[in-house]
Amino acid sequence: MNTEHWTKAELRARLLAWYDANARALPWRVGPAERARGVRPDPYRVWLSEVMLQQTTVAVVRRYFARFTELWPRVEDLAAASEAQVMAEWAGLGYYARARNLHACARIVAEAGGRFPSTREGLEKLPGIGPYTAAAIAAIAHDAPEAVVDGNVERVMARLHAVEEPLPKAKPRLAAHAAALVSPHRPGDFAQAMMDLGATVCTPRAPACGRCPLAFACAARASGLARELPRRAAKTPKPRRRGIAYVARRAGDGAWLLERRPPRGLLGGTLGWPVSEWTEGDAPAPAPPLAAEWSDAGARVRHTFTHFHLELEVFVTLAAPGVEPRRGSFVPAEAFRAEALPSLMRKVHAVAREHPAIAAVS
DNA sequence: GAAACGTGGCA
DNA sequence: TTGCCAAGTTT
Repeated sequence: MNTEHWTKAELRARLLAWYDANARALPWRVGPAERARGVRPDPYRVWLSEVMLQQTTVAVVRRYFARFTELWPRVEDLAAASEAQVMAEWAGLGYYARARNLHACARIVAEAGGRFPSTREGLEKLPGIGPYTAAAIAAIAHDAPEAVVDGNVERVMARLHAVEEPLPKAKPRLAAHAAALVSPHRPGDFAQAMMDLGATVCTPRAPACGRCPLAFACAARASGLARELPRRAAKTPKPRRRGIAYVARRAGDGAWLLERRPPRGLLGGTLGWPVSEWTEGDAPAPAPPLAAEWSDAGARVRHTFTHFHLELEVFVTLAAPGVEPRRGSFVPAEAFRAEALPSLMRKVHAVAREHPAIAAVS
């Protein structure tokens, strides 16, 4: 039973008209005017932006997208890079499995002639491409009539239909609502319109219903629930862990002792300072990567991951020129870039570099 | 289905 | 300062 006094076609038309006038200009996007003239976006750029945008804000992605496309304009260029290069450029973006999968995916696509699959099913087989990203690439790059359901769309659907069931249980229902709305004529623009609406109007905390092209049809708006939806299951509190980071420089040439982390798990595959285990109750056991006189740098590094808080003590030492580290390897001062480290490790560096034991080394 | 997996901005 | 949240995927 449909008691609404509006049709889906009307809703689609309102949303697309709003998009035509309000689409955000994004470096990876072909805007509605150009799209109407037949211009298609480059699937490589759509894929790259979509992977970067997974759980990540547009403002941050802009910088990384510019750098990646400058270094690697085509998928073959990215495929030809080393994984270490890709990890270094991804440093700071987070969720590093994305970078490993990105590189693996680039090699598969390059090997297959440099063409991305054009269907959702084909795309979803590639590493790092799940249901959302596959649908997004198919819709945006190929105008396939796929429902593109991300956090924005879930929020818009929850409000439009006043779905009070909390996430994540409500996901299938919200996806069904979204699927029922997909535009058969402009699927790519429709997908991007829905996401732009969620990002700029139907925002999480303070929805601007006064500017919303769908307000006329919004059930949450009608019942004053817009700000409350979507509801979410209660989150479990984050435990607090402690650890020790070790920053060693070599006397003479000023090389830094760094270690490549294991390929899977937290910060997997990234470059960083040798660290102790991170413990919840007891103090972490010391685990210096080389035998030396270590000094406490004083300031602690605090960092919050998705599922725990971390507080790191920072120890520094000036190592003798001939010393052999137990773990990691020395990186020449000229080759060292703090920007190639994940954020946690950048914070450790910022603390360590102030310590007189290593600050003056050149 | 639940848990792991980063980071920065904002209230 | 602390908690919430942002264009999800993998195991």
